[in-house]
Amino acid sequence: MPAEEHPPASPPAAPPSLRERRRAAATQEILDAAEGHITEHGPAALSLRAVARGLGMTVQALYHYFPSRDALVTALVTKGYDDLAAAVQAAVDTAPPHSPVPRLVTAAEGYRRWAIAHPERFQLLYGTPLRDYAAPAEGPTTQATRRMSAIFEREMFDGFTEAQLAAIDTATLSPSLHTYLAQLPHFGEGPLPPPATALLMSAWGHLHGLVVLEVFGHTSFLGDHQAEIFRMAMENLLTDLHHRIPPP
Amino acid sequence: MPAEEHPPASPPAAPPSLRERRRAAATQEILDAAEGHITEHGPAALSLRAVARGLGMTVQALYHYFPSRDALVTALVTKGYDDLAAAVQAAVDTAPPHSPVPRLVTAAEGYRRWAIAHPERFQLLYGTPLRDYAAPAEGPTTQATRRMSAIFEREMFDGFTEAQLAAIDTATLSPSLHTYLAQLPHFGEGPLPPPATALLMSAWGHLHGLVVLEVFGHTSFLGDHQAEIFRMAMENLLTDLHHRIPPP
DNA sequence: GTCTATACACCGATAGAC
DNA sequence: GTCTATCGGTGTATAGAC
Repeated sequence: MPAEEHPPASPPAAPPSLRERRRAAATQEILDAAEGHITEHGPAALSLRAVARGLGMTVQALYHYFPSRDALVTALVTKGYDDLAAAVQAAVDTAPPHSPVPRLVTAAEGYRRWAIAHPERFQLLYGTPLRDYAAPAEGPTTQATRRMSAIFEREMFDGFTEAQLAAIDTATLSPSLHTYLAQLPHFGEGPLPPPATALLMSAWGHLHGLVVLEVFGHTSFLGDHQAEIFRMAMENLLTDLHHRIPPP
Repeated sequence: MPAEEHPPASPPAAPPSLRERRRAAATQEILDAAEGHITEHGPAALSLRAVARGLGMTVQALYHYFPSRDALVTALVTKGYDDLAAAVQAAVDTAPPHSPVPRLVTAAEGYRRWAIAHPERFQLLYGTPLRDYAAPAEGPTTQATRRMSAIFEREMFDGFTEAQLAAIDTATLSPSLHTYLAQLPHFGEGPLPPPATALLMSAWGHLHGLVVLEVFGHTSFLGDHQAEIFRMAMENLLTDLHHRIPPP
C-alpha cells in the first residue's frame, strides 16, 4: 500500500490549476481538523472517523485525500516538527538584540514554550510512538532533528573557532566514538568537531528531559516554579559549556 | 466506581488464609501476563481481553480480580516504578567498592539500562499518558518520584555539609523560588538546601532526557555510541556539579 | 469463581451506486 | 468526490447461569 503522491505531491512546474487549489484547500482543512482533534483528545485518539465527524463528512471523503491513517499521521508529524522548529527559530529571532538573556537560553525557552502550549502535539512528536504507526524511514523525524540541531548548534558554538571546538574539554571520548562523530553527516553549516557534537547531544538531552518531565506532569509539584528551574538549568548549561571551551 | 480493596488489599493482622493466598497468586499471575503483553505490544495495546486471552481465561474472570482496566493499569504502573527504583538502587549497590566510575554515574546508568531493557514498561511510566486513564492523585507516581529522588540526591550530595550545599553556585534563584524549595517536603533524609534541590531537578532532567531520546528512537543515528555519549554527559554533569560546590 | 451471552461503542478499510 | 452499506475486527462492561 504505497502512500505517496496523495497529500503533499511535489507540485509540477506549471501553476496550480483550480482543481489542484481546491484539493490543497480541502487537504489543509482536514489537517486543521485533525490537529484540533489531537489537541482535544490526544494523539492516541486520532482516527479518520473522528476527524470526519468533526468535519461533517464521512470517512470515505477523507480517504480521497489521505490514502490511509498512516498518511494523515505522517503529515501531522511533519507539520509538528516544522512548527516546533519555527517556534524555536522565532524565539531567537524576536529576542531583543542586546538582551541580557543569552540566545541559547532563548532558544531553549522557545522549545519549552511550544511544548507547553501544544502538549498533545508535543506528545505526538516525542511521546510514545503511536500504536501500529511506523514512521517512514529517513522521514520527517530525521529531517526535523537535523533542523533543530542546526539551530541549537549555531547558538551554542557560534563565535568559536573550529580549533577551539575541537579542543573542548569533555570527559574522554573513545577513538571509536571520535571518528564516528567526525564522519557523521553534519547537520549545521560547517563541520562540527566531535567534542562539540557530543556536547550538543548532551545539551539537547538536558533541555528535552526537563521539558518532557514538565509536559508529562512529572514535576508538577514544582508548580509555577518550573519555568525558573528550567531557566536556571539552561543558564548553568551555558556557563558550564563556556567553561569547557578553551580560549582561542 | 471505587477501585480500592481489590488488588493489593492491605493485609489484616491475621495470617493470610488459603483463600487469600490463592487470590494473591492469581493476581500475581494476571499481573505477569499483563506485563508480558505490554512488553510485546506496548502500553497502549493493554486491554483486559488481551490479558485474558493470554491466560486462557475469559474477561469476566479478570474482573473478579481487578474491578476495571484502570485498576490493572495502576497496579502495573506502581510495579514499574518499584522495579525501576530497585534497578537503580541495585546498580549502585553492586558497583565494586572502589570503582573508578562515580556512584552517581553508576546510578544513572542503572536508570538508562532499565529503560533500554524494558522500553515498553518505561513508556508506560514516562511516555504519553494512557488514553482515558487518570492516575490516582497522590498515587504511585508521586511516591516513586520521591524514592528515585532520594537515591540520586544521596549520590549527588552525600559527603558535603549542609552549608556547602546551601552555598552552591547556580544561576540566580528568585527569593520566591528559594523559599518554595526550602519548604518543599523533603524526599531524602536530611533537608536539602534550595540550590541543591534545583540542581537535583536539573540533573534528573538531563539524565531523563537522554534516556527518553534514546528509548524513543530519536538518537538512533548514534547507534551503539549512545551509551558512551550518555556516560560522557553524566561524567560532565558530575564534574560541573563539583565545580559549583564550594570547599568546606 | 468462572463461564456464555449480550449490549454498545469504537476502529480501518473496501465495494459499488450516484 | 461523496455517499451508503458492509466486512471484520477491537474494546469495556454487565447479566445471569452453573
